[in-house]
Amino acid sequence: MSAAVAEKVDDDLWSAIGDPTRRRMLDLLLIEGDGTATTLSQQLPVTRQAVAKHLGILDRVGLVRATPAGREKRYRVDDVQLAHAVAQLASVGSAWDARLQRIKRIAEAIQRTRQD
Amino acid sequence: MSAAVAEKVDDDLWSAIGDPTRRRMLDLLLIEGDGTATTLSQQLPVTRQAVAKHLGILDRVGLVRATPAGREKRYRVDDVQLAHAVAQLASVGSAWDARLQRIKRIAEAIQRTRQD
DNA sequence: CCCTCCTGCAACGTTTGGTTGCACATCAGG
DNA sequence: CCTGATGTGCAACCAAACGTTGCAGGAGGG
Repeated sequence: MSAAVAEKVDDDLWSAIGDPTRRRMLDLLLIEGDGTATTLSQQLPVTRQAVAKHLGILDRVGLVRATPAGREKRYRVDDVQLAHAVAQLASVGSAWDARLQRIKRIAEAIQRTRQD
Repeated sequence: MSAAVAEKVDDDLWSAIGDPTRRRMLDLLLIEGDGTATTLSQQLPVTRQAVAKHLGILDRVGLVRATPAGREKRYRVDDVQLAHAVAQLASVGSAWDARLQRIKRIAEAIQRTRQD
């Protein structure tokens, strides 16, 4: 709804998924079900510490959840929160899409007017 | 297609639309049709110079196009490139969405197995 | 007990978004 | 033509974020 843009996007969620490394991490976690800082860093072009920081950020915005298991700490994606993020992506995308469509319609209308 | 993730996302495009200020700028340009660094900065919480840098970035990835007009420089959104960006947003979103669906199905399957 | 593996913290470097300050170009009025 | 207002561009500087290295500490396996 909202005649305006509905750009009520959680900026924290956006910046969380805005980073390429974090997107890749979410991808890996979704593929493998879970993972630790160490296992993820082995499949990424960055160090374990960098991954650990990213996991901290993702955890703070609730996109992943930690589960201590012995000497390691397994992370899993929070389905609900990721679905929320996906919805926001779609929201911005469709808002822009709507504006593009509207511009196209106006352009076509002008074309028709010219041809009269 | 691609059993893998289809995560063939232009990282430049992503980081361009990843910044909140740049997203807001694209929104304003879409709403008003065009704008300059000065007019945009008046509607944003940052200075003209910051906006100018962002316009430079958006121009380099092709999301906007500059048109010198006298002493000012008007910027307009490139429809095709923005549509491309929207497509990539949708791409990542639907990839994650698909994985979430798949996980949900597996979870339900396990539930059923348990009940046997 | 010792060795290995995984985690956590701290210091440091580099890139990026933002600011201020100043010099240059263009349009309007006298 | 000259002056002033407005718009742009460049450079130096700050702060936050991403990434690194180095080291100390906790949990398992021989």
